Amino acid sequence: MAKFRLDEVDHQILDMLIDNTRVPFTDIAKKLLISAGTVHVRVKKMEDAGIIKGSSLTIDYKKLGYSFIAYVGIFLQNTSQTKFVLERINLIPFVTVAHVTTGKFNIFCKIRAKDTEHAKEIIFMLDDIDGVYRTETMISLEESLNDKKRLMHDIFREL
Amino acid sequence: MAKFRLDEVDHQILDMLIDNTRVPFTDIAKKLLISAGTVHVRVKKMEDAGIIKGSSLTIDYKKLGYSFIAYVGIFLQNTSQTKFVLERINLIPFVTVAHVTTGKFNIFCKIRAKDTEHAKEIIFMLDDIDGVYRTETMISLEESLNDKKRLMHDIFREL
DNA sequence: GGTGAAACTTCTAATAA
DNA sequence: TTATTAGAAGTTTCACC
Repeated sequence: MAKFRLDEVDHQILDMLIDNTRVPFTDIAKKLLISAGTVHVRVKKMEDAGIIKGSSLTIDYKKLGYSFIAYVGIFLQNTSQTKFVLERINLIPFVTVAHVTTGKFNIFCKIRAKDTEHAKEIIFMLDDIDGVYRTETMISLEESLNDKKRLMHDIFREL
Repeated sequence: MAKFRLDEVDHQILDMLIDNTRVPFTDIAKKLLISAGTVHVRVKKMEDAGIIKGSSLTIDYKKLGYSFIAYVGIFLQNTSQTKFVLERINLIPFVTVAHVTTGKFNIFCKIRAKDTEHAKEIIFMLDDIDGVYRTETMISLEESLNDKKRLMHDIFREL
C-alpha cells in the first residue's frame, strides 16, 4: 500500500473538509490565502490518490430511536468457520462493524439497536449462526468519540 | 430525546447524501422527480431537527500509513475513577472511540496505529493512566463494515 | 406542504504567469 | 505549482400554487 505525504496546505484543506464537507472551496481559499482553483486542484489530487475515499453525513441515530450500543464478542467452534460466520453477520443490518481478532474472541462486533429488547433479538440472531459456540455482550453505557479535527491534526502532522 | 418520523422522500434524500454529501441538490431533485427547492427545504428541516448532525470526509487511513486496528478492554481499580480515566484516554489521539461498558471490562476502546510497535506505545499509555488496573488487547486481523446504504435503508425504513 | 424562475454563489477548466 | 478568469452549474429565496 503506497504511502502519501501531504503538505501543510493539504492538511488544512482536509481539516476544513472533514469538519464540514460542504464548506465552499472559496471559503477555504480565503482562509488559507490561496486561490479557489488551487483548492480545487489539491482536493482533486487527494481524491485521485485515493486518500479522500468519499464523504458521508453524520446522522443522529439517537434522534431516530437507536440509542442502544453494544459490543459482542463471538467464540467459534472452529476458526475455519470464520469466513462463513462473517458473511452471516454481514446480513444482519444492526451489526455495524465486525472484526476478526486475535485474543479472547474470534470475532468481535458492534451492534446498534433501539433498546434492550431489540438488542436481545440481534444477539440471538448472532447466537443462532452455525459455528457460533457462544457470545459475550458488553453494553455501552456512554460513548466518547475523539474529536475528529484533533485526531486529524495530531495523527497526520507527525507522518 | 425526541423521535422524528421521516417520510420516504426524506429517506431517499438521506440515502443519496450519505453515499456522497456533494451530490448536487439538482441531481437529487431530478432522480426523485421533485424540485431542487424542495430538496433544499427538506435537508434544512433535517439539519434544524438535528437528524443531520454534520458531514465528513472518508479518509483512507491505510494510505496514510495507519493500518493497525485494535480493541483494548480496560479494567479499573475502582469504577469511581471512570470519569477521570475517560478524560485521560481522550487526550490520546490514536484512541478513536471509548465506551463505558457493562460486562467484562469497565472501559472499552478502539485504537488506530501505524504498526505493532506504535500500538504497543499507545497501549502502554493506557496502562500508565492512574486507576487503570490492567488492559486486554484484541488485534483486528480483518475489518468488515456494513454497507452504509443498506444500513440506512433497512434500519430506518422500519421505524 | 410544493413549484419554478430569478438572483446570487460556487465550481471547474483553460489559459497565463 | 499557483493565479486569474469566464462560462457552466448549483444554491437559495420567494411569489404563487
